[in-house]
Amino acid sequence: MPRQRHEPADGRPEVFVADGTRPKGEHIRDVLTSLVLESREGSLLPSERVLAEQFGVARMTLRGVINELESRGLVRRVAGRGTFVQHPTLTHSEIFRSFSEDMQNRGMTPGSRRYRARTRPSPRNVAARLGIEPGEHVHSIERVRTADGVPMALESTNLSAERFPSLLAEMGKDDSLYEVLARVFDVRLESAEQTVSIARLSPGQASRLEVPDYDPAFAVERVAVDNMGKVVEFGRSLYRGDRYAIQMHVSRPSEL
Amino acid sequence: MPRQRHEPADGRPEVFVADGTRPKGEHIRDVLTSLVLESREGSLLPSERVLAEQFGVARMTLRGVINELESRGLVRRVAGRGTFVQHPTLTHSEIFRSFSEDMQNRGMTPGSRRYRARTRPSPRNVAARLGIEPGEHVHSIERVRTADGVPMALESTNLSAERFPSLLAEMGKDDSLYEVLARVFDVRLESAEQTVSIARLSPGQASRLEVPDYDPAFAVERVAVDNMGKVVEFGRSLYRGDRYAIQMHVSRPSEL
DNA sequence: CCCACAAACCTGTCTAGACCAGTATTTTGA
DNA sequence: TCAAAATACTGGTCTAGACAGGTTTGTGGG
Repeated sequence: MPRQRHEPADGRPEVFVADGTRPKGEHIRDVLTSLVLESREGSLLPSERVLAEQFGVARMTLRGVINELESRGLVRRVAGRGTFVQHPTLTHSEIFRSFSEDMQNRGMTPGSRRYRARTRPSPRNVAARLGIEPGEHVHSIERVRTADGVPMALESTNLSAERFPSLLAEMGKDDSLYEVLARVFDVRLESAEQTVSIARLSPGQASRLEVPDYDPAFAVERVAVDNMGKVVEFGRSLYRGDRYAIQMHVSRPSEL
Repeated sequence: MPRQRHEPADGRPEVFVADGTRPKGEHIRDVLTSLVLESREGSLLPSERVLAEQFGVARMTLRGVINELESRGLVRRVAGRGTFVQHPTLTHSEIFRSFSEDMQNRGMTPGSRRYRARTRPSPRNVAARLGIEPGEHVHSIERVRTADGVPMALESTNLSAERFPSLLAEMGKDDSLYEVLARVFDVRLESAEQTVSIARLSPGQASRLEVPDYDPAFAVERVAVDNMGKVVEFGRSLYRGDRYAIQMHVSRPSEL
């Protein structure tokens, strides 16, 4: 007897309708991401063959999507058994404290000077990170972050202008970007991938931070993602190397 | 009619001979990884179609391998142009994975140079971090960590000699410290507190890392704790600023 | 009752094509 | 001469199958 633990797959209702103008994989990725996020931890996904048939694509196409979900840690595959929903281990994450919190922890008063905010066609590298077309407009916000009035960091961040048309109008000088995103656009960031490297400050950067030219600084690149797995923000920041340290708590995820 | 699966069916030279018992993809991955690591930064790989023919596999099979290389940051694809070798700035993405595993994951060969291990009375600051009495003996291990023979980091670490008496005898030159702790002493690290700052390398440090004097580097201080809440290790490491980056995944990023 | 085995599932790997959209070069035409 | 168009690449996506090998689960036989 067959195992039959999923839908009988009768006269196919075709619940999943492809857009037709986008790659099928992208559409499937969105639908499957939602499905996975709404499922209970450890629950079993329909088999690849069943999903492929429901979406009306070849199995290899569907596997490409599942590969992506797997690499994002949303599902776990077991050969011979199936594909299981896995809720990302939040304890695995390291906390990179925000600038404000960090400064307050040091007993300093955090502040911000709005250096420049504008909407412009996205450079190629920004577009690539945001997953939009090069030349599509983005909001660019550049700020100088201060502690007790002393400049500590240069921050620049980019968001799709198409997705957040009124962002700059909604944002006051000292408003929290993430707060505006949540209140106005109902976008809640779920995670971010940050890469920290060491850069030397160009004369222009150094003068804004009031340090000697070519001093080393922490260069932080951040790609922030919402709960649908969509990239919301791409930012680059420079933190003074002489005054800043990164503290992180690292915990080991419980194994399997 | 059924399709013959594996045979080339002609007199092709077959320069790349697969093992026959392993998946082809694995073999190709190894060969391509070596090829990429030996190539200059920015050099162009043969096209997917050419590589597939050389390896005697379908293009989709080869693409699977390139996907993997791309996700490991070894190559960069540009539609319409080709696939380029990329020497990644190494990322210490998983602290508990240790240097050895981290490098192996990137297809590089980890090693150690100028290994120095000794047992000595603990200096005051080390004792304070480890939570033991000053003067109580500690094992001190200092290593120059290499990836494919290139020095990447200076590592020094301290552990209680009382708690881990046979540690130095158990550790080979290239062994992972954490692996030995787990295997021999059944100690599993659960979390760590790390502080990362920027330091300039003294001439002695710089020469061991083979970089110019006073180059900036990541200075990482780490206090690692086991699942009983006991401090296990206090270490200080210096990572080359030009070749190393710290990558972290942050959940629910806070405001900037 | 229990164990061996085979059927029926599952994912893993692979094939040999197809068409598309970018990019660079070469050819053509004003 | 010089710009536009054709061409010859590149990777991006997708198909409709195939076989391999792991994991249940039902079925018989001892």
